[in-house]
This record gives sequence, structure tokens and C-alpha cells, in this order.
Amino acid sequence: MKKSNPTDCSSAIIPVRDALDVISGKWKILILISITHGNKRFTEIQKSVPKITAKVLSKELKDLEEHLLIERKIIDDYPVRIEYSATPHSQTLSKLVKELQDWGVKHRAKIIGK
Amino acid sequence: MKKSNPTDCSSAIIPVRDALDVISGKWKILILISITHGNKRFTEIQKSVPKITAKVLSKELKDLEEHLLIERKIIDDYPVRIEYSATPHSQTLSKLVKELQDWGVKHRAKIIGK
DNA sequence: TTAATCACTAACCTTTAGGTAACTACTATC
DNA sequence: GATAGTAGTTACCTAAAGGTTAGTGATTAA
Repeated sequence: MKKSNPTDCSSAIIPVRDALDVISGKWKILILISITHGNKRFTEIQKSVPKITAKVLSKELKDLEEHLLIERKIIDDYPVRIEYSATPHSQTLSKLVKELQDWGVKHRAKIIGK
Repeated sequence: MKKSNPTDCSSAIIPVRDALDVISGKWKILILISITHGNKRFTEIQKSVPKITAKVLSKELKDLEEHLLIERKIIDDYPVRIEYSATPHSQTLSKLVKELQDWGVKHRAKIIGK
């Protein structure tokens, strides 16, 4: 019997794996979209991302900060506020997010239109 | 106290949510990459995607088929073979996959180079 | 005085994703 | 006859993700 020799595609798979490790999950991209659209405060972000809970948002913000995609600033007046902002590094994701958005529209049309 | 008025970004968030529902998870994009690189058989795909188990591959292939991203063909000779292939619809993901790959490379450089 | 806002955290629970090992039925090779 | 490959499935289990509820301590608006 023939042995199957798989085509090697690790040059594509390894970087994609790296990217997915950082941005996969239900929420990270959505939070990033909200912040780049100008939402800075915890509750603003929470309101703008449908169905997210405070606990999950809190955790995801920490993850995003760790991966250098957002910044957390404490604004020290009365009362103390906290503001989140997108880092320059997160802007390297903009094309990816746009593709995701376009594809979502396309896929929905495909599924509904059949 | 000021009420926070979140910027509305649902026009971006909703399509991205749709896209993520279909392609998020650890494996789907990687399997799609393997198939578009020419791997057709179950075991070829399994060998080309690091660490995936037969059970997970089997389930993910079914999901991808349901979402019209791959096709499953039964080749009826001795012995019966099964071949998976990418659909035209899955090709609409190619730019997205490329972006993911590029970003993975960029992000790795950023993390290591700091 | 009461209630609400802000930015969370803790304790607890459920759901989903994913992993392990064994097994099937057929074919092919040593 | 033994072993290995093919394309999975089944049962069982763990880990990770995510959800629910409540609460904190400060401020402020009605």
C-alpha cells in the first residue's frame, strides 16, 4: 500500500498557530474593535460588546495588556478613572480585523442566500 | 456624574462575531491550510497538523463541511478512499489566512525583540 | 436618604473543548 | 500468521472558558 506523504505546510501553520494563541477566543477581537472605536472606560466597553460580563471583560483586558495590544492608564483625579487605549502594536491587526469583518458579511450572505 | 455613552461599533462587531462563530477555535484554520496545501486524506491532514488527534480532526472536518468550507468525497475503488477538498467558498478566506500568518510572524518578532 | 455609577473581585457553577485509549472492518505487506 | 495502515467511532475524563450572583468602597445625583 502507498504510504501517504503529507504536504508540509508548517511554514504557514506555525505562524498562524502563534497568532491564534494571542487573538483567538470569543472576545479579544471584539474588545479591540470597541477600544479602537474610541471606547476607553470599562463600562463603555462592557456596554458596547454584546453579552460580555464584567468578569470576562476584566480577564480579557488583562490578557490584551500582557500581549501589548492595549494600555491601561490610571487618571488620577476625583474620582479616579481608568482608561484603556489601543497600542501602536494593536494597529498591526487592523487589516486582519477588516478581513474578518468583510468575511463575516460575505459568509452570512452565502449562508442566507442558499 | 457623567453617564458614559459608549461609541456604537455594532456594524463592525456583528460581522466579526459571525465570522468568529465559524472559524474560531484551535484547529479550523490550520486544517483549512493543510487542505488548501494539497492534503486530501484523513491521515495526511492529521500528520500535517501538529498535535491534532483523530477524534478532534473527525469532528472539525464535519463542522467545516457543514459550513460549506470543505467537501468530502468517497472514492469508490479498492480500497475505498475518502478525499477532502476546499470549496470555492473557502477560498474567500485566503486573504484572512494570509493576514493571520503575516501577523503571527510580526507578533513573534515583536515579543522576542523586546 | 436612597439609589446608582465605576471598576472591579470572589466564590461558585455549567458548558464546551479537547485528550486518551480502545475498538471496528477492511486491505496490504512481511 | 503477524503487523500495520485507513478512516474513523465510542466511552470516558480533564481542563479551560465562560456565566451567575453578590459584594466592595468611593462618589454623586435625585
